[in-house]
Amino acid sequence: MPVPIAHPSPGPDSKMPGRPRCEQTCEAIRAAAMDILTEKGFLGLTMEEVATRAGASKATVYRWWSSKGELLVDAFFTRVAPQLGFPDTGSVRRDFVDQMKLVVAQMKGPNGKVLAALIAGAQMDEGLAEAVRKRWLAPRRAEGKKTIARAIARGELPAHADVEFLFDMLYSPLYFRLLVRHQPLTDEFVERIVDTVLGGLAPMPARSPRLKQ
Amino acid sequence: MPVPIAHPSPGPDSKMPGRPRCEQTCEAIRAAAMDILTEKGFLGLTMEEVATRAGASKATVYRWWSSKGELLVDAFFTRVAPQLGFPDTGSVRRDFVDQMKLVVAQMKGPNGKVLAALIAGAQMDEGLAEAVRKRWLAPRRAEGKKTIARAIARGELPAHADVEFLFDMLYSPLYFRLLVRHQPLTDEFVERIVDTVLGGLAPMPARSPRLKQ
Amino acid sequence: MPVPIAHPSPGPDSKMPGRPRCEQTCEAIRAAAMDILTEKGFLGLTMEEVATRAGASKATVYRWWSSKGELLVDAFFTRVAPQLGFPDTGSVRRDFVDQMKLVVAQMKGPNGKVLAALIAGAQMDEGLAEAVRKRWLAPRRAEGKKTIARAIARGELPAHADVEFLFDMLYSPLYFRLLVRHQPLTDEFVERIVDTVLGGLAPMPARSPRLKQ
Amino acid sequence: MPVPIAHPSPGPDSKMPGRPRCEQTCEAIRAAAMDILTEKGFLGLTMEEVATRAGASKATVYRWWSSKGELLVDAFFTRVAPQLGFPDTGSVRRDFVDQMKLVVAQMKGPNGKVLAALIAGAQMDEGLAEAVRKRWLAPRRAEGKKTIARAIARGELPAHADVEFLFDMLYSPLYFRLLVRHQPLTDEFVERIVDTVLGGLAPMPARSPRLKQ
DNA sequence: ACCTAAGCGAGACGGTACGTCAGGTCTTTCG
DNA sequence: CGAAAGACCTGACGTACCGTCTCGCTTAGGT
Repeated sequence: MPVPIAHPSPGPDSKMPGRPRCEQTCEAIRAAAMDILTEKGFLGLTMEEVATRAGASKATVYRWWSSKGELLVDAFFTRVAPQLGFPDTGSVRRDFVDQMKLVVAQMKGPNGKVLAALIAGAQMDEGLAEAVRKRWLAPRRAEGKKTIARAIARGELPAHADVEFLFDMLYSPLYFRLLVRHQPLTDEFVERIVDTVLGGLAPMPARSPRLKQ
Repeated sequence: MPVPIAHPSPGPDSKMPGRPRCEQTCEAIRAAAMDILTEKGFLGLTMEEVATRAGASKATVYRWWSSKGELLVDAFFTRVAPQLGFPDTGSVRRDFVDQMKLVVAQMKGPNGKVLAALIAGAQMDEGLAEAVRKRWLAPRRAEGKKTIARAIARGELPAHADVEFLFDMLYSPLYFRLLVRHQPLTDEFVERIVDTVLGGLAPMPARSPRLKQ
Repeated sequence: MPVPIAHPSPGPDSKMPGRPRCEQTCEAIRAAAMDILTEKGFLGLTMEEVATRAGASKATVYRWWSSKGELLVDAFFTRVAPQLGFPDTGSVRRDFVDQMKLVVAQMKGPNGKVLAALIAGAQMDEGLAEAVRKRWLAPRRAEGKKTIARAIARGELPAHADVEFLFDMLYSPLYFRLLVRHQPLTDEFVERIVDTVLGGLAPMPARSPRLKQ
Repeated sequence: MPVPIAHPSPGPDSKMPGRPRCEQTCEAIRAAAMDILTEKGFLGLTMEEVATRAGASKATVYRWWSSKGELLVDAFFTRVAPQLGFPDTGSVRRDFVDQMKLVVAQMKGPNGKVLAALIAGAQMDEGLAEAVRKRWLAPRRAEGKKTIARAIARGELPAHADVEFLFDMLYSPLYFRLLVRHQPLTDEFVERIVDTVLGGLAPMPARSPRLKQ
C-alpha cells in the first residue's frame, strides 16, 4: 500500500496508472491554509474549513498532509523561502542588512503570522520542530554561510568566526519581536543589530577600557 | 453581583458573605496546569484534565480563570518570576551574566517547556500574548533597568543607551535557542552574548577600520 | 467511572449529584429515531439526523445508546410492547386470534418497519439479536404461556403441549410475511393460521386416513 | 454503447470490439462477496473489500452490479438454488420433509448466514427485497407446486388447497428460527411442522370437539 | 439556631471539529 | 475498448473538549 504524505509531487510525467494527482486542488488547499491562518490564527484554522474553502474534501487534505502542522510547513516554505535569498554587494554589513530587511518585510506581512504559528506549533509537535529546523533554518543558514565565506575572503571577518553564533545574534532579535510583539520590527532595528553584532565580532574590536571585567 | 475572574485573591479578612474561596483548590488547579503543560504542551492541555487532576470541577476552573491562557499565565508567572532577580555585583557584565545564567537554568529545566508553551500559546491567543508582555517581560525589564542605571552611574554604559534594544540583543538568543532547539543553551553562550553586545554598545567602540560601510 | 448505557432511567428520586438526566431530551431522541426509521428505513437512519431532529447533540445520543440498534430497540420496545397484551376470552382460539390481530395491526403500521429493521439488524449485531430475544420475544411468550395454561386447565389443549413449538407455528408466518412481503398480512390470514395449528395440535387430532406416512 | 448491469453474460462468441469481459474476474467478485458476507455480515461487507479481495477495481464491480444487494443476490442465488430441488417419493409428507431437511442443512451452514443477511438487507433495500422474492422464493415455490399437484392427483390433498398459505405455514418456522435463533433448527422440527400443517390441511381434519369456536 | 449567600463537585447538555471510512464517480495507463 | 489503479468529493461515523447549565452539598457571616 503506497504511503503518500511527505509528498514532493511525483513529477508530472510519471507513468503511474490511475487518475493523476490534481495539482490544482493541492495548490488550492495550500492557499486556503495560508489565507485562513492569516485571518484567524493557528487555533482558528480548522482542517474542515481549509477543505471547504479549497473546494476539496477533508479526506483529500488528510491524504497528502497528515496534520495541520505539516500542511502549514509545506504551504509556508513553498511560498516564502524563495523570496529570501542573500545578495552579494561586496560588503558583509550590506549583504546582511539587505537580506534581513527582506526577512523583516515578510515577518511584518501575513507570512509573519504563519512563521510565528509554525514556531509555536513546533513547541507542541517535535515533527514540526524538526521541519522548521531542516526546511527553514538550515537552508537559510547554508546560504548565509556563503556570504560569510566571501567576507572572510575579503578580510572583513576573522577566519575563525563562529557562524552559528553569528546567525543567532543577528536573527534572534527579529524572531523575538515577531513572537512577543513588544516592539515594532523596523529597518532601523535591522541596521542597529548588524552594527552591534559586527562591531563586536569584527577583528580587533578594541574593547572599551572602561568596561570592567 | 460580584464579578470574579482577574482575581488577585480577595484577602482572607474580606467580609464577604457566603462560603469563602477555597485557596487549596485554586492552588491545586495551578499545579495541575503546570504539570500537564510540562507533560503535554499547550495543545495537549485541556481544561477537562486540569479540573480532573486538581480534583475540582470544570465550573470552578472557569469561575476563576476565563481561559486556558489566563490560567497558564497565572500559574507560571507567580511561580517562576521570583526566582530570577538581578544581582548587584558592581559590574554590568557580571550582573547580566549572572542573571542570564539563572534564566538559562530555568529554560533548561521543566519550566523552560512551560515558557516555550506560553510563547507558543501567545501566537494563538492575543490575551495570552498581552499577559506574557505585561506580566513576564515588563516586570523583568523594569528590574533590569535598575542594573543599567547603576552601570550608567558608574560610567560603564553611555547615558543614552537604548535599554529596550539592549535587552532584545541580550535575551533574544536565549529565547531563540529555547524555541528552535537547534543549538544547546550553555553558560558559555551567555558569556559570549554579553561580551558581543556590551563590546558593541560600550562607549567609543572603536569600530574596525576594515569593516566597510 | 460510571457506565451509562442500558439505562432504564435511574428513577427521578435518585440522590445523584450533578445535573439530572433530561428525560425530555431522551424522549425526543426516541421519537426522532422512530420517525426517521419509518420514513427512511434502517440504512437511511443516521445518528446525525436523530440528534439534529431531536434538538440534541450527537454526544448525548451516544451517551445513552451506544449504537443505532440499541437506540431502536429501546425506542421500539418502550412504545409497542405495552399495546400487545393477551386477552382472556375463555377460548384459546379467540385469545390467540385477538392477540395476533393486534400484532398484525402493528406490523402493518409504521412500527412494522421498525420491527423488521430490528430483526434485520439482529443479523449484523449479536447484541441486538440478544435484545430482540430477551426484550421482545421472551416477555411476549411468557405472557402467552398463561393463556395456554388456562387452555390446558379448561381441557382445550393437551397438558403436554410444546409451547415453544406452538408459538413458532403461530407467529412465524406473520414474521415471514412482514419480512418478505410476498403476500399481505390480513386478519383472515391470522384466523387460518390459528385454525390450522390448533386443529393439528388439539387432543386426538384423528389424522386423516388418506394421508400416507 | 452496451448497457452493462443486469447482465446475463453476453456469450463468449459475441463479436464485440475491445478487450472481452473477464469472466474469471466476475467469478472472483462473486466468490469474494460470499466469503465476506459469511465472515462479516451485510453491514460488514463493503464494495471496497470485495474489489480488493477479488483483485478487481471498484469501478469494475460497479460496472456489472449497481449495488451491494444486486451483487449478493446474484452471488448467492446462482450458487445455492440448484441444491434445493424437490424429490418425488410418492408421498407429500415425505417430499416436503426431505426437501425441508435440505433447506435446514443449508440454513445451518455458512449459506444460512448469507440467506439471513439477504433477508436483512431486504429490509433496507427494496431492490434486494424484490430480488429475494423473484429469484429466491418464486422459483422455489414454483417447483414446490408440482409436488402439490402430484399430491392432489393422488388424493393426498384437497383440490382447493391454498398453496401459498401452505408454503407459508411450512417454511416460515424455518426462517423464523434462522433469523431469531431462539431455538435450534433440527430435522425433528421439520417433521413436526409437516405433521402439524398437513394434519390440519388434509381433507376431513376431524376437528376436536372440545376446541371451542 | 436558622437563614442567606456564596463556593464547590458532579455531571448532563448543545456544540464544533476531529480524523477515519465507505460510497460512488471520474480520469488516467496498460493490455 | 475493458479493466486496473487510484485520486477525488460527499457525508456519516464515533470521540473529545468546549463552555454552560443545573443539581445538592458545604461553609461561612448575619440574624
